[in-house]
Amino acid sequence: MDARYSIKSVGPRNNHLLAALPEPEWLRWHPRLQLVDMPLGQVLYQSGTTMHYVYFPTTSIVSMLYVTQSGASAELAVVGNEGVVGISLFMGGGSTPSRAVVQSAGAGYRLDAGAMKMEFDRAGPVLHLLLRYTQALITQMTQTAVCNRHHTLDQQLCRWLLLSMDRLQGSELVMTQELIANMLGVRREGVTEGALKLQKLGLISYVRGHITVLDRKGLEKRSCECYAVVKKEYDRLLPDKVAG
Amino acid sequence: MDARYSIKSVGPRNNHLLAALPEPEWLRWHPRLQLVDMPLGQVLYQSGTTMHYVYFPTTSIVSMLYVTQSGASAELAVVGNEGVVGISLFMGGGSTPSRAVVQSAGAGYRLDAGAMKMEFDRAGPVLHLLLRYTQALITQMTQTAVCNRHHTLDQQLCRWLLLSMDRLQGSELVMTQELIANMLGVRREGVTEGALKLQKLGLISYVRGHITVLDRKGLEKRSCECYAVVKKEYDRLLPDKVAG
DNA sequence: GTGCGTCTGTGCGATGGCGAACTTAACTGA
DNA sequence: TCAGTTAAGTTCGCCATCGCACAGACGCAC
Repeated sequence: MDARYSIKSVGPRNNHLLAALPEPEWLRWHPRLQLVDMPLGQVLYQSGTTMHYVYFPTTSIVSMLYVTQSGASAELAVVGNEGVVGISLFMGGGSTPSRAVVQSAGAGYRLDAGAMKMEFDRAGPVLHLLLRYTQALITQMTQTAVCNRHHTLDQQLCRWLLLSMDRLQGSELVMTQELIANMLGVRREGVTEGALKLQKLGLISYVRGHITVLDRKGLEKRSCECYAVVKKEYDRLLPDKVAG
Repeated sequence: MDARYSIKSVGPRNNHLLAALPEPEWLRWHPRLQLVDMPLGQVLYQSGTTMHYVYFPTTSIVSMLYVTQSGASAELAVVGNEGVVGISLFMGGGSTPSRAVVQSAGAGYRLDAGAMKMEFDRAGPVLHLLLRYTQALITQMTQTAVCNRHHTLDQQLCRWLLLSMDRLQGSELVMTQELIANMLGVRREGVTEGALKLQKLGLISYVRGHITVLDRKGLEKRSCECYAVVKKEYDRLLPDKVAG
């Protein structure tokens, strides 16, 4: 199977949250969901600005990034077809001090802020689904904090690759070492070294911005516990058939 | 004024969330709130276990901690009289991979899980208040991740002191360097060095587990931006008169 | 007031990651 | 096909923090 997907080849229900909507909600939402192309580097929202949409990625991956005053960056969480970008819209803040950037080009669906709020405020299954998702996201964020504190660059690289692979189809990721370094908040050279080790171990192959994971199990073994903790929490809070 | 408070000397509405409850909610909640003593080191909930209460600290401070497989620890967030411990109860998970430990002895009020869920599911002002609080908490957690990645131990120590002071009455904190090191996930010696610098600068005085902040502004200046970002977000999302 | 446990301060060598400068390799387009 | 650009790999000195070992210093208990 071809690992690339055209923008038309997947529907909204390739996003797990949208797929988990009960029938009545789905029928209401469907006409309001807009298919959007999400090119690499697109900024879905900026730190501190009011959001006008929430985004449900299908074939894209989005990074929540914080950029320090000195220009350094750090990824807080990564969102793919398992989730939604823009939780502060329904959490009540309307903005956050971080930004959301498309990290892997692809497609997604968006819903305008008004509709999102209205649906959330119905206080039915949508609310509970989104809050469970938010709790999973919180776990990813806190585990990022732990990882930043205690684990080596090598371990973090494995964690990052695994989290990203989980959010994509196929086993290839289009991503330069420079970009990965930005996400992890480390030097590009550090990523080069880490990636080389992984290549020599036969776990990945890396050619000019194209990473292919060759040995997933091996990556999991080299990764710190953070990946497993996050994965377990997503699986617990958002089982495949959320809406039963 | 004496900086110490007896367990009786403050009421539930010393907790900002409880204070922000509209009258009808307050009248319903009041009889169900239990005053509890929260001694240093008490574990309010363990990683992965089901919670039976949410806690509203009044004179105590609680740390959300993650402990790695190797025994290292990292603070994810600190909760005092501005917030509530146990958000996963209403977020839907019922547990988290972290633990909550009393970091500064004092008092608080607790509400049992059933009541909490019922009140939350009324989907009125309580829900929106708690979700706004949760978003502020998320900012604290993500800023912890950023801080762990990019800022020096000295800066982190300042941030930590400021966050803790904001959640207590008075300017004294009862806390050994060993404990602070556990919170920050660093060596005790590192905290010793940092604390010495701050003492020599006249910003704090540190005597065997008793820290007194002498120059708050000075601490803020030495701290990284993380403190200000978090503070601003709490103030934005939870203004003094939340319930109008 | 003496003794012991706790808390704080100090001094190593080891190390993971940083910053900067540079080389090599691969793709791209005129 | 060659020049230009982008991605990846290499090297080196530096420094914050680590891990460990140990030395005072304070204070409570008996």
